[in-house]
Amino acid sequence: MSLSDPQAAAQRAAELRQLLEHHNYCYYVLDAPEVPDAEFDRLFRELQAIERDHPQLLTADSPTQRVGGEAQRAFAEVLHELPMLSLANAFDDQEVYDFDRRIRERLAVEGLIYTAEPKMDGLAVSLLYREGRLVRAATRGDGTTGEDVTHNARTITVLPAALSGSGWPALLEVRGEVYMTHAGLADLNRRQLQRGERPFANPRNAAAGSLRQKDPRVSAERPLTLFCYGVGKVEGGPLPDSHFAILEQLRQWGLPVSPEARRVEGAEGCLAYYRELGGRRAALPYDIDGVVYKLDLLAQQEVMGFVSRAPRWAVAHKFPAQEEMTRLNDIIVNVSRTGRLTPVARLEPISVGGVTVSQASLHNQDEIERKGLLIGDTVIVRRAGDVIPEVVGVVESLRPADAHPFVFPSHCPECGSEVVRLDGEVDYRCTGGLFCPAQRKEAIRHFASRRAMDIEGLGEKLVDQLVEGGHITTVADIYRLAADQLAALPRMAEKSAANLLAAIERSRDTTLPRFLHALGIPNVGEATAQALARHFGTLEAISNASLEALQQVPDVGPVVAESIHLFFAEAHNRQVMEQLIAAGVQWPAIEVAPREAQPLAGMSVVLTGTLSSMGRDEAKERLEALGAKVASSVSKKTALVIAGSDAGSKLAKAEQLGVPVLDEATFLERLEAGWPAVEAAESE
DNA sequence: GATCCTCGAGTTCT
DNA sequence: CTCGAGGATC
Repeated sequence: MSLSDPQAAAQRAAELRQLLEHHNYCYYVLDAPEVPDAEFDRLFRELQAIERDHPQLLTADSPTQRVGGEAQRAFAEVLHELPMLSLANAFDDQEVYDFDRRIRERLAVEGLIYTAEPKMDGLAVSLLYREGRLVRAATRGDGTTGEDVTHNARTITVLPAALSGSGWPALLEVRGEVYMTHAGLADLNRRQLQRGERPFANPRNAAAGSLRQKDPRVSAERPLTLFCYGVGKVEGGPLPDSHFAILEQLRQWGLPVSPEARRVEGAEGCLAYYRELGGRRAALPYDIDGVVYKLDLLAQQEVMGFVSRAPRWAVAHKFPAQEEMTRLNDIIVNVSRTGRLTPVARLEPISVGGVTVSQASLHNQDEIERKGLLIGDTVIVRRAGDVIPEVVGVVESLRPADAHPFVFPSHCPECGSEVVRLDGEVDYRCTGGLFCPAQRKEAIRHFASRRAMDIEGLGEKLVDQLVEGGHITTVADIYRLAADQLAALPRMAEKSAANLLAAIERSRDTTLPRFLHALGIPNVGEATAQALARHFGTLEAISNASLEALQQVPDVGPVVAESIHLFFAEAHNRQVMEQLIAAGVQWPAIEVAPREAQPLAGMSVVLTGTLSSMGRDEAKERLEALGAKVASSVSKKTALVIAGSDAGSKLAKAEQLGVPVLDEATFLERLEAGWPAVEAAESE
């Protein structure tokens, strides 16, 4: 976006420079960026475009002419003999083709080989080894001058104090990226919160903040790690003649190098790598913001040379932004099955990581206050590793004059009942109970859901229609629905009505745990329902159990026992249950499988990733049939992890804790074989 | 009383 | 997946 009117262009350029300076300062010096990287890039490119169209506006001190960043004063300055440059960016395929074409034209060589590697979202450092010993570590700073962080860097466990092997040059400057894994950040943030300190918004901030600690003991507690990606100054010793071979060499000297680095051919090879790694991005245990392509042969790199701020032989191909800015148009309140009121941000629709986001949960009142959100603010929205959008924070400098705070309603927006916030609880609750249409609808949906009674076709839309049309008020009414009632509904032809009735019919045959779960007793989910069924055997026994008797069940303490007791004491609930049973809802009597048939008895197993041969539920059932307890998170008590494809943080955690991991093929083999006892006892 | 582990509940969009 | 909180364990 450039301007044709020179005066307007000059004004905009000045504006942009000031903004970029400001953001650079926030990012590098305060270590607290105000805007997402994508926004910074956009401003940067806008300025570049203006300067390109109006060369007279180009000044030597323009942010486009510098690498960006000022060294913080707390540490001794280090002058980089060879500047640590930044990389040109590419945001789409075309720019990668252009990059490759420029090199082919200049070198007059076809089929160029590149090294492709992930671009870590961390902090660039320079590591100086003299006679194979680490003598200095420095941050990149502005590229020319950085900070001496030797003491802190020495606390990074994967960074060798002395190189192993032999043949290293007398002086070797290694360059790398210090970063933090997701697990490491989560761990650190947990400790931050425990100490009443602010958690870090992302791994890069955490890594940067940790490396710049004044006290190395603090750095030492931070889970910093490192990948080396190249060399700087080298004296007294030859190095291989290609980038990829240098990485191999660094690895042999004991330096950590990304296992993802590959040689690829041409722009097509680069793009294939980009897509492949992009597909696995969410499953990687650390954040990457793109992929870097470097011309592999050093001789060719030398011919290409540099432009003012970046080498011409390398480019960073960025992934679509995972963070964007948008306007917080409003905050509405959602009423859940349990009566909890959840504030939801209504956002000006914005594409984040390729998906349009228009709302995001704000969880609770405290969260809104902690983030300091006002309606009308510009906020930063993120889709972190997973899928769920999240409001990360506010850009206070863009707050409009009419921005106003959100006031939690005193009455339920659905039913008008009073809203209360119990002592010590984070949440506000609607006191309307099943009188509240929102809670009633959610209760019915929960009853019909896949993991409960599994009535296929009875989803959100239909439940709304049925409740609003007065066809059902309690879950028991589901079994009284007739074909002619359904036929009266809009968008409900004969065929779908028949399908729904058949699904309802099928759901009559169920199991006691499913039925208990479906009732929606507060604090009783799938696992507790199963434990109750196993312990008591019959609905009768559970509904008449005393508080003391209930607490005999594993995982049931005073709070859950109270919930259950209260539920069954309610006449209305008993009536609905009787009606359900009268309508033909039934389940087989519980029988306990003989222990000897259960090779996995007492073992806690965790499933992660996607299994190709069966659904998660089936895998769970088969494991449970062998006596295993299928848990959802990995801890040191976990006996076994079964990892499908695209396994994420749970696999990383398992490896970290040394929990044995099975891949899908091995898992299937053992299932086939009835899980021979030898394997169950194996510990590696 | 503190700490670890697990469960429940809510989470967006296609 | 992530949070908060209940339960178990030391």
